[in-house]
Amino acid sequence: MPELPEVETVKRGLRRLIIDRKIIAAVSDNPKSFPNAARDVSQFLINATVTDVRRRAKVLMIDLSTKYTLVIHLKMTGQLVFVDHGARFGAGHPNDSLVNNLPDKSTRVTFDLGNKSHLYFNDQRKFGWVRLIPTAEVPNIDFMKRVGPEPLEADFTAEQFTERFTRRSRTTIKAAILDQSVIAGVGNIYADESLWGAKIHPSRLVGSITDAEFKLLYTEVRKVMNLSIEKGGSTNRNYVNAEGKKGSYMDFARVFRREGLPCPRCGTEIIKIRAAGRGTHICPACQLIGK
DNA sequence: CACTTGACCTGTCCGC
DNA sequence: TGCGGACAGGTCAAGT
Repeated sequence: MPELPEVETVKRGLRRLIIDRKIIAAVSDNPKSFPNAARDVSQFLINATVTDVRRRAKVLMIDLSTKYTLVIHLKMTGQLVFVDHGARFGAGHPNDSLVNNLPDKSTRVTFDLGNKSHLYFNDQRKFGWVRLIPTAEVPNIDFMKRVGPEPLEADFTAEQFTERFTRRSRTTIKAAILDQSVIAGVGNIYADESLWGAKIHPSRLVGSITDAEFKLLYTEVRKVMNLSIEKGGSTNRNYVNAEGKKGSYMDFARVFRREGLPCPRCGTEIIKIRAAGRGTHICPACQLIGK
């Protein structure tokens, strides 16, 4: 599921919904989804208050008054949905079926926030996880030590963007842009969308990309992900925000999952290929391999 | 080190 | 309808 815009959308929702709330209880049916010592949970999670919600790359952090943090990765199908059962949505409301039926069989962790409200960590494929660790140790986990810069930060320049790719010069641009140690937060949807925007074929070697093309790609990555945040992210399959609502970026997508439809720029039929081991969508006329 | 491939899971869709 | 295989928004640990 979630790439940077989706995780950012969940973060913004949780900030509104759970800051200052107290965690009364936490239960999980799957140790891989919530691999924490029972002792840590009872000492540092139960009765803790949420002080902040942050994001780094595709990782969410829920900071607690105990100086511990819930670090969460949604991977492909994770959801974090807050439900106030004291104000259930009536039949016909857009959130009726999504939210009123939680928990369901994909619910891996349930946090009880009191007053009949719960935060559900749902994850159909069980790739995601929630870990409780001291806040001060969050920057020391392997993922945080390796992850590259945030592409949407105001002070992140095209020159810095271009420079980050030199470490992956012998691989393809699609593999490199998906590599979280190069740039944080870009996944399969926004890789395809931004490469189309910059007219770069995903299978081209990084070493063949010119500075002008990198500059264009930098602009497209930021443009596409900022637009997606504005639209509440992409719901390709499972993704919903903290209120259980879908994002609408897919209505604005130009190539992703649009094989057989005309390229919005030149009208050529969009095709689906395999690049970096991932399904990849391109305009074969705009994005030339031999360039 | 840089790079590629398979593994981790469940569910859905598509062709026979 | 049923069944097998491919595939799905992401990382990792292995292998070369």
